[in-house]
Amino acid sequence: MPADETPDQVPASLPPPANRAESVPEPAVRRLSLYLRELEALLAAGRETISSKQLGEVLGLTDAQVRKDLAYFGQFGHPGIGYRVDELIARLRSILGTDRTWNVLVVGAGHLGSALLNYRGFGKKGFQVVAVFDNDPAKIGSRVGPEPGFEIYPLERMAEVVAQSDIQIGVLAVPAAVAQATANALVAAGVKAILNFAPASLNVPENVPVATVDLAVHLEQLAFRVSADQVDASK
Amino acid sequence: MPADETPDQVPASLPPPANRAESVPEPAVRRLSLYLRELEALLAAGRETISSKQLGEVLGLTDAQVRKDLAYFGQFGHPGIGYRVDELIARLRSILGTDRTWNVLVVGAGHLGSALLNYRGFGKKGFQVVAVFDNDPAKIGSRVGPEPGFEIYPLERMAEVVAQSDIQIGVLAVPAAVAQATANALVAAGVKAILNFAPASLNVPENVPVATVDLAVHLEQLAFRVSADQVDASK
DNA sequence: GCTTGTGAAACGTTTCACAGCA
DNA sequence: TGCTGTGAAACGTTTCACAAGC
Repeated sequence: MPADETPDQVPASLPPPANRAESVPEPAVRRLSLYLRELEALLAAGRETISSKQLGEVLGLTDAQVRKDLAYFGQFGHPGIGYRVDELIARLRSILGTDRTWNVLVVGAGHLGSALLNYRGFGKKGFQVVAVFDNDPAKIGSRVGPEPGFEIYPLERMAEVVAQSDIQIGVLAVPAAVAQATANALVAAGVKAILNFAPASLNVPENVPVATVDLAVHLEQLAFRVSADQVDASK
Repeated sequence: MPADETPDQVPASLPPPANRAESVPEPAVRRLSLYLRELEALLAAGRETISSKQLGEVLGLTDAQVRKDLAYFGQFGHPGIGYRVDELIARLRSILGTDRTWNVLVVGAGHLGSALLNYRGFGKKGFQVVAVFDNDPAKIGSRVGPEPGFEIYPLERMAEVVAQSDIQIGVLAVPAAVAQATANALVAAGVKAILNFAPASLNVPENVPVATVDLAVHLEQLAFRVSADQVDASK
């Protein structure tokens, strides 16, 4: 950013700097969420400012990386001071899009689906589960989750409920064998993004982002690293 | 890897090619798990061979990337044919270290911990939950998980059980507020790696690998991408 | 003093393109 | 022909190092 007559103070409204995803490295976007999580913990602890060095330290990153990541989206820091915790939280939420509430549905009212419903903590992050679906006739109509619970709907009602409740994100908590078919149903129903807990890769239109969380994959990565360590230790 | 008088059939013992983690890109190791998952699905479907192009396609990768990733660990392919599915599965399991069983403990017998215990599917992947811990006195001694269930132990017994049952991996399913303290207890008990479901970064010795799965982080990434898409669409 | 923001250099990863082989 | 394995080129990300500001 050369001679661009940079304004001295932070402008009142958000995006004079590019808020565009364009040309921002994907790893940087992933770290934004980690910064936000850490900053929220700092805010709760009463911390008012933090430097890129300190923020990087708790996350195992360099100070330069923290600054670069944030600089992709604007100038949020104060030289000599660091970053104001509350200000940076607001900026990150705005960038990530979690300064508003996202309505979420869960498909699959099994063990994992129920656990997700019982997890408080999404709410604070801007995500609200508003409906639950399952294809098991024995479950339809019964209730799951914290009192008063959610009524379990059949998959057939998905499109209707998505439109009515303005649902943007679908959480897939179904067996791998039906994951693709269920993903198709989510897309057809108008869901804009999918968080997939089934151990399967999904084929969806490219404008529908998918995040797959496969517990076995994570365990395998740990196994690999422990095995490698043991080889290293024996040298 | 030039004139290395490559044997035609799989050698009886494992590592003529380097099994070392050294100099293998981390992203490549992550993809190994995805290849394995896909290959296991292919095997179940009766598929006998697959080319790097076909394997890449289902995962959204190029053929060259698939070949390069695998070539870091040896020459597993057959020119003109592709890769034999059963053979490559065996190789990947050996590389990842999941050709043996890993004993796993779960800390936190809440909603998520219980859901994990009820999840069949780890077993096939080489991971076996063998013990459950919680610090809630009301839960100690009761049983959770599929019949006959696991007796819930107090955290104090962790070191003893880890040694006795040869546990290598600990799964952290506790609230963020006690995640660090619980991680410390896991490390002190001799656990070699941690799968962390608490939304918090953990500070552990660097020889203890940690994989953190934070659902809110994944949802935020989806929110970001959906927001970016909407900006794109309006141009 | 300390800290940010940022070009440029260093490093790492992916893709290309082709020799070699079935 | 079809496919792997692999150097080399292209591309992307991180780190360095420093001018500018508090």
